[in-house]
Amino acid sequence: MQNTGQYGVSDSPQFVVGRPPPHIFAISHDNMSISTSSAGHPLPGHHQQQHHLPHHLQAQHHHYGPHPGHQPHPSLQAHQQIHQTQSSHATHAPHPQHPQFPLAQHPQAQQQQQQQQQQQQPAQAHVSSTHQDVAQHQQHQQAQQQKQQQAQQQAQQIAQQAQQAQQQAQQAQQQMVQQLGLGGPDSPEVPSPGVSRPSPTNYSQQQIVNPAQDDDGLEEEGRSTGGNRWPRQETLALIKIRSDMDANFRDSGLKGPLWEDVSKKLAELGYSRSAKKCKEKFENVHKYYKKTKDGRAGRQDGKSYRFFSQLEALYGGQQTSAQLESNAAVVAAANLLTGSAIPGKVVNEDYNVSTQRPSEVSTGVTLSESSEDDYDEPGGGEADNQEKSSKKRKRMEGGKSGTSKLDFFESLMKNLMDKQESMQRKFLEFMERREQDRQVWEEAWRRQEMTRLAREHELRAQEQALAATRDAALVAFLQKVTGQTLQLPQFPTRPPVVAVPPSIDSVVAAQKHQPTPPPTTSAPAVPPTTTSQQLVVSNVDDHDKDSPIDPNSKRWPKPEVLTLIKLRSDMETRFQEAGPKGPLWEEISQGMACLGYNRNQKRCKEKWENINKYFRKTKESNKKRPENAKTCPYFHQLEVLYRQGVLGTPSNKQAAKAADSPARDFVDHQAVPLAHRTEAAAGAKAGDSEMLKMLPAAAEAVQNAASSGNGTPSAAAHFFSSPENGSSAERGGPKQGSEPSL
DNA sequence: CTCTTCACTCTCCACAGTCA
DNA sequence: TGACTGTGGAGAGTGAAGAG
Repeated sequence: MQNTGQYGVSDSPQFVVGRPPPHIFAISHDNMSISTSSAGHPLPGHHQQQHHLPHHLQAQHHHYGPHPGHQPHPSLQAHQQIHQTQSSHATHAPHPQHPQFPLAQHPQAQQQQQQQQQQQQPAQAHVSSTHQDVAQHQQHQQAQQQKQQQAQQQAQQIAQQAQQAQQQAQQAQQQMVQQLGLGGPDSPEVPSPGVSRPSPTNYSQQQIVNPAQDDDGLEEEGRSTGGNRWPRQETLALIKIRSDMDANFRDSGLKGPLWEDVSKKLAELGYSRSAKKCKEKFENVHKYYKKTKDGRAGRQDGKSYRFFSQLEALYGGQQTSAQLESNAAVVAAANLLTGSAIPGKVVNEDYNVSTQRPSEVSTGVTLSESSEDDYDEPGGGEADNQEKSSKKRKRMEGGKSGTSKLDFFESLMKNLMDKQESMQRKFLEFMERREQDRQVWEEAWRRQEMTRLAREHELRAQEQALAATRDAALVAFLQKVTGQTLQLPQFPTRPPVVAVPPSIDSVVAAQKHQPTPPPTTSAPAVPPTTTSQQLVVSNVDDHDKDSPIDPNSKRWPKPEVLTLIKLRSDMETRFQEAGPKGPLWEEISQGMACLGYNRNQKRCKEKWENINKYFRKTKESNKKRPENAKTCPYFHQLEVLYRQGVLGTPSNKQAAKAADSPARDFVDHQAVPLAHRTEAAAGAKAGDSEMLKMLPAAAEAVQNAASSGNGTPSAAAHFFSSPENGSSAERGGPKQGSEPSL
């Protein structure tokens, strides 16, 4: 194809002016043929030049076509037949997997086309010719240019093909609308206009930005070679979208569909990323944010992380004015990306299509003669360009046979421009409306969010009150049973002890039986290992350090797991007895609740099974666990318990065997409490060891109190003093059998 | 060289299904 | 009913590689 005197109209959704998009409908003056050019086109010239580009730039060109995985919108499929005809004479072969670029055609345009086809029957065959045919035909026409009749035919053909070009331009615009999310909810995988949207700041960057276009393709192939990087704008858009949906993410258990939404919204902004990628990217960004915030990254303050303010706004809770400002910047960026710039504003030519005015499109059209050279310029070489230019000039001169043709053509183009202009205007109006809708929606969301925050605050206050009551009750209980007066350490603010406030029942029960819970201040401080109160507080500190504020976290904090292990192992004998286990787990659940952990019996059971399962699995696979392993901190505890024979169910025996430790005769684990637990603690991390030290003591204190018969039938006391409880506890005394020594 | 990002693995949780 | 297994999602940790 000779790209001469192009009156190019982009058929790609990108309508970028500064540099013509790869798909240009080139209408040459001399041969009156219409063709599409593409940077990725396998024409020698293009190919050569393309090879001068860095590989990622070349990759980008390939993406100007439809996305490989794209399925045309249903509404478009109906028109594919017509387009097939168009694409058949396009010089640029579409993507191999998409021989038919799914462009919609307006019914009116179809009608016009049909009429023209009826009138221009002779030209019809020419229209359906292949590119080579076209080239040959062009030569033939050049040879016989003086023949008036053929010239007439050619003119008519031009008219027809210009019409087609116009239709295609319209289709492109429709497609663009779709790509920006206006095409209906069921347009899933938007054809990637180069996966990522060009940076609004500079179109020339568009040439180099988007290394990520092959994302979907590469994704399944494993690690890419670095071409999947997220441009800043894209990351900002992701953060913005994710932030907007934060409430949903917090409320929803399953995140998958939400990430699908994020992906779709990103696609509306022109970025094509899978849900998985969005999730992964956000997780990574979040991780890095946390890292920088904790000062683990190189920079001391962590504040210089470029997305810090956005993430701080999301996670920090409080937005400083600067953060608001930057958020506004994000919003502005997103607005720009959605093409919602102020209508009528002449947007920088470097910017993308959505804000581009028709005149600019026409600029692109009229300037396309030179712009293609510009487009090829990156590695094109001067010689090539000069040669081309001279060829173009020659052809132009040869084509000057009739100014009437030019006039005719110009009028055609004028028509085209007018239509484009009106369409563009409509499009801008549509975008404007959409932006207004969005703003209204955002405002509503903001209000909703404020309400939610207020409600949360209220709940927190309630929770704190409850916790305080419970603490007081516990303290009073412990004071009563130990006969000592406890001095609780003062904590400036009460951290969220557990994900959910303790069950009202337990608190009420505690209150009922502990009518006088005044915290005394005169008594000597009790050693830190003697109260469950401190145990819980300690847990909180530990947990808090690990996971800052996550009231919805489903994860079991380390101390909670250890508590469960303690409670469950205490009841081992009862679990060995025949009978339903439900009540036992219920008791464990109650015991957990007493210590501030709100887990129902099902969760307790499940967790117990899981940790044992994983413990056995690890043991069986003979994996070496580092002593200071950060994960599975309960391993040491479990191992010790198995070694001591405290845990002895059939499966546990397997585990004990796997643990390669001789099973000892089972004695109530209270008989070996402190020594073994200290042993366990020795193997555990420092934090755990403290925890382990505190745990049995606290539990024992409660148990002792319960068994002392001091009339303390709180939930905790009830649990621990249960006559069937095989885990009777007495301080310092060995146990015989599993009978409680009440 | 440091910072940042990507992508992978590991661990944990929760649910469903099967079997005794 | 309880024990066990399989599976998928979520989140954390981490090494490698890109970017500056």
